[in-house]
Amino acid sequence: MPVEPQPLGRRERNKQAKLERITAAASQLFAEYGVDEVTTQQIADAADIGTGTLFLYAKTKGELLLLVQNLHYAAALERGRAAVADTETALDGMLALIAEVVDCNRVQVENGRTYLREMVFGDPSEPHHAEALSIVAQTQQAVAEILVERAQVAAPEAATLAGVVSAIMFMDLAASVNVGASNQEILAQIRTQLAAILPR
Amino acid sequence: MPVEPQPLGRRERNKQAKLERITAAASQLFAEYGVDEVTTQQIADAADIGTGTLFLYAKTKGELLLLVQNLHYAAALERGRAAVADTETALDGMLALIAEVVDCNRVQVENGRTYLREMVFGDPSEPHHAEALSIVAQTQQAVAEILVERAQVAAPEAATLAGVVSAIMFMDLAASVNVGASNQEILAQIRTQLAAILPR
DNA sequence: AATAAACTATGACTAGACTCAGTTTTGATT
DNA sequence: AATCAAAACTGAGTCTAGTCATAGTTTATT
Repeated sequence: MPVEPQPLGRRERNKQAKLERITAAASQLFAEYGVDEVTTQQIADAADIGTGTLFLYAKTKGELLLLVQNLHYAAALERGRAAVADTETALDGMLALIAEVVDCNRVQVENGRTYLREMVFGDPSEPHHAEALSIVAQTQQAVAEILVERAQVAAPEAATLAGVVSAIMFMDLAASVNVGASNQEILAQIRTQLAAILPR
Repeated sequence: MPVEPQPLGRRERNKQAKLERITAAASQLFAEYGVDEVTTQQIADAADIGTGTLFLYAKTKGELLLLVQNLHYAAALERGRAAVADTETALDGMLALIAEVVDCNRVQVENGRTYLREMVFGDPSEPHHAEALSIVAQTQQAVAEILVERAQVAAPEAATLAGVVSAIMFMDLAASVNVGASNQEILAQIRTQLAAILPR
């Protein structure tokens, strides 16, 4: 029984390579033209695979967007966590974290909104969707920690408030009235709302 | 210049009648089978109009759902406003109001979620969508009044908090984890979140 | 009443997401 | 190396929301 020096067979390596080609193709096309202006056929062509094959790797076009955006979102969360350290208050800490998420979400506004839509209304049993929910949970966890450490909030209430913060962020990013707003303006809205709910 | 006893010409009356047939057909079919299981063709057939005609009265299938659900939502808001009078505290008042909205939204869970989705992500320049946003604004207004009158919150902060309450309600109703929950359970979640943000 | 202008209705058609029956590739077994 | 079962791939085909060129109807004008 030889221990495999290369534990992945040709089959597994091929699959991995294909997923990477798909991710690269979708990422580039979505960024350049916007989700709605790109067809799944174009993505399949760019990734050099058959039409049907695409859907073996992502069950829907929405899942494809989740796949692509999750990578950016996870990186933004990491940056956000680091940025918290440079702040003093609970409010400033949360805003430092949130600013990274907002910037990430709004690199391309319509893609960001579609990402949020898929997150809430997509099929949570799909893998890329589950991954997205996990990143959201981590974001809420980070918010809760700030509340516990800097605003003397008890852990259970902090978790509840973190959910509220999440809802606020979602609505401000998703609302169509805000499509034309600047990231600055959206952050200001969020700040006002957070200031109103923070225990005094 | 005779004052018209019947200010509507034949054309206007025909349009009105058609809109009513469409509303009735869509309402019945959506309620019985759920939005996703009904095709626009079926609605057109049931309303006895051509395929293309349907889209003169509602630009998308989503608009059609907004048209139908707005009627129910407006009625629920009215009942909710009345129910507030039977309560004492700000929290109970808001919950009495919200309970009606939750019940209305969850008569058919998937239709309710799709309604919320269209509200946030649909085209706000469409008439039925604008109507929906107006009802949301009225709901927030009612919440703000409760906060001003029963929790001694200043008007501007009350408006901000009403927006937060709206976001909380939206997320709890839309979240896929809550699809299987009872209305009771969802109301309990909302209560916990409201209690956490209410000024103490 | 005749003509014109404006509005309304229609269904064959298009576009694009997604499916599925059949084919090819892979790796295990003899 | 020949055989086979399982896994992965494929693109022609399906389904349905939404469009658009054409046709029909109503109202205003002469």
